[in-house]
Amino acid sequence: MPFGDNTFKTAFSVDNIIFGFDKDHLKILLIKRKEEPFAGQWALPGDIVRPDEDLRDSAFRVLDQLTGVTDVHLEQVFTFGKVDRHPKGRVITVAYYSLINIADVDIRAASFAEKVAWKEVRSIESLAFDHFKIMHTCLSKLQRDVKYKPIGFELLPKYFTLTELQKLYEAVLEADLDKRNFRKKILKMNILHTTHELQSNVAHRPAKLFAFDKEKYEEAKKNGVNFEL
Amino acid sequence: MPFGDNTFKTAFSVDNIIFGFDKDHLKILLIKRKEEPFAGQWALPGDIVRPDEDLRDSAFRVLDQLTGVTDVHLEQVFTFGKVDRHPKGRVITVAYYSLINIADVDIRAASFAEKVAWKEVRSIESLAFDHFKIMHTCLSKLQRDVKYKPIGFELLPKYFTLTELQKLYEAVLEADLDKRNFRKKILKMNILHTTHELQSNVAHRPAKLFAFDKEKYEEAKKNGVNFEL
DNA sequence: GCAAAAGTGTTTTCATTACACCCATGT
DNA sequence: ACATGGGTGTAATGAAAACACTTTTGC
Repeated sequence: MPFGDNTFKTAFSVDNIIFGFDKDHLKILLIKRKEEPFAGQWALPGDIVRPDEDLRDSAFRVLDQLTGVTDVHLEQVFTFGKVDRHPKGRVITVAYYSLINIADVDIRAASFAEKVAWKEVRSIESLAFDHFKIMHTCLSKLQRDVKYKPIGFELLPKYFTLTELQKLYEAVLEADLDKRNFRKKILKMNILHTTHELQSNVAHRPAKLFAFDKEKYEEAKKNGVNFEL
Repeated sequence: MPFGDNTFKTAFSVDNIIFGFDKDHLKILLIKRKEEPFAGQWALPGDIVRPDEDLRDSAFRVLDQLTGVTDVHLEQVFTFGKVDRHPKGRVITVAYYSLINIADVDIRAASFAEKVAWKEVRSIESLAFDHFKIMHTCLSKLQRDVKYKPIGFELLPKYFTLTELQKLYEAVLEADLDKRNFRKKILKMNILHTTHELQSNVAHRPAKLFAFDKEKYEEAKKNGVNFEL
């Protein structure tokens, strides 16, 4: 394929929607831009893809620079390529989402931005560029993915109670779930490992602590897993 | 965002998986390349995205040049961005699939290629570049999408029998379906319009002809449609 | 002892599956 | 009359949904 004159006039970036979960709320990591365009506004973390770097690695790099996290689930969602989506030139961007446990990370602004912060997804009303639309596309994909993949693995601490897991699903799906039916289904999947530890220092009956069991999950996957709740 | 020196060293393309259905077989449109690299090999039709052209429009342009078809469903699938996927330089590509009725189009090689042809998906064993992998990614997406969207609309002629529709689903899903259950489910969705026409000149009891009813479908969609079969 | 969340089964409803014979046409 | 695909209903099974009370702890 002979490349014509125009071949290299388009720039190429990645943008990350980094999901976290905190008690009752689904959050994402945003940066406050320090340069024009959109200086001072909140935006998704992203960067130009380097010519010698695999696309997916660019997304990992952005994530790493911002959170120090490297070993997480990263999911490609959609590529946004309207001519006018970036006011300074033609930039096509690939959106990825990742899932991390907020407690595990120590966020840092790096060179990106004035500030970095976790924001509740439901409270976000606008973002720089077309990032609000990108966020929604990623949220929809997360809501679909959650039905086929065990997202709790990534968003919760190692040990958790069934109620915490239920709250996570409720936050992601924006729906109330029945406690008994939820427990029945999640336990029948046979992907949790029951520690025999209990919560302590809680002003109510202490809950059992569970952990995901990756081996059991891989086993279950062979027979087809379904997380519809 | 100040663009650095390397910003524009990456080229950007689209590749189309154009699905068609012919009696019993799911097919895709392939071109035979006339230039290096991979001259003489079969490949997916694609092209470089022009700097002044929306991403989606590039995919439509490729489709139009090859088939003359403009008004079809086009679905973005995945973006492939390995550094070494193209031997002549860095090219990131976005894969789209589209669904067309083979009988409607008159394929033409355009400037693309030496030849263009419909090939049975199941018979394809290799393609140029990473196109074989791209094809599989698109096929998987089609198999998922088919459960939520009425793909028959696009792949079949305007009037069709229920058996033809069933064969289409069987070809896409690579599965045998029960005739009675299939009919029960598809009719209960209430998205078909029963013409009272019958087949003619067939050496068996003539089948009723149906057509998709877009209005009924839009109506049904509000209450949630499910095409799982 | 009271507030707060944990934990636990049964019944009803609905969707999915499995399954076999008669019908209308062309040759 | 025979070959070919068209067309039809019912029973059994399994999954999903609805629903309320007792238990354990901290204060």
